[in-house]
Amino acid sequence: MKADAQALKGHLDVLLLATLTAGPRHGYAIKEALRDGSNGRFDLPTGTVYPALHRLDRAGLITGSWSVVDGRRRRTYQLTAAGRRKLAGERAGWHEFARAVTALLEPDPWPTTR
Amino acid sequence: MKADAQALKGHLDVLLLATLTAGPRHGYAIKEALRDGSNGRFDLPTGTVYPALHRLDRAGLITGSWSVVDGRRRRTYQLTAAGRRKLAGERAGWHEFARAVTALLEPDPWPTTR
DNA sequence: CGCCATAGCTAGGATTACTACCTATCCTCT
DNA sequence: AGAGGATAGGTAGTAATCCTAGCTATGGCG
Repeated sequence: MKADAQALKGHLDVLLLATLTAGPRHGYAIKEALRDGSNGRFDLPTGTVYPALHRLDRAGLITGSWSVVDGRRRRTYQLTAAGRRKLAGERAGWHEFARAVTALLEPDPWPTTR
Repeated sequence: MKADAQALKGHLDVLLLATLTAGPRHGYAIKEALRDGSNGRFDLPTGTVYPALHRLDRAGLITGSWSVVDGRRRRTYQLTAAGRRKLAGERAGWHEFARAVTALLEPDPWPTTR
């Protein structure tokens, strides 16, 4: 049944953008930063990360540039101005969302059944 | 573009289960409880709520029983034992998830770019 | 009477994250 | 020397989820 496969549930984009706040990174490094920064919780397959980065690129939130390091080709991404704005908004949105969900999950925010 | 349409991002099931902790409710009342309990943030279309309830029913997490009140047919749902267990687990899962995401969104959890 | 709230439902589309697979280089261990 | 792992990039196809848009029907209010 694979119930909890979808671990990120729509919040991947914010996290990817957030990894780039400290400076440009290439795709694989982004994947590692996410894994290490979450104590292994968000250890995403490349089949999740790369398409997501392409999506953000197409959306104009990040820009990628190719280079070759140690014989391996790399695509280094950095935030655009739009990406930075988006991140700020999503960050705020996340806090509101999290607050709302947490409140609803408390033992008894629910009025008695009518 | 309809960017932020998917408001719930995979956490609908927990919330639906949570609305039933206070006792059985019929579908429409569940929808209302979610809307009112979130200050209108989670005002979901019925096309989201009903299929989700059917899903939870098929999964054995809730059970529904028909009745007629004031000439209107109602389907009243209540948590099963499995549903209660699931809710407890998801509740814990949410807190871990939220903590991880929040931590990653802080200004600088990211080590300097290599 | 018309309209809204209540109460239930479905079909189809868009998006998302996943599995599973592929190429290629460099490094380490046997 | 060869095998395998880590690094680095990618795609195709699938499952799941939430949405839009539409439908039926009753009761009550202006």
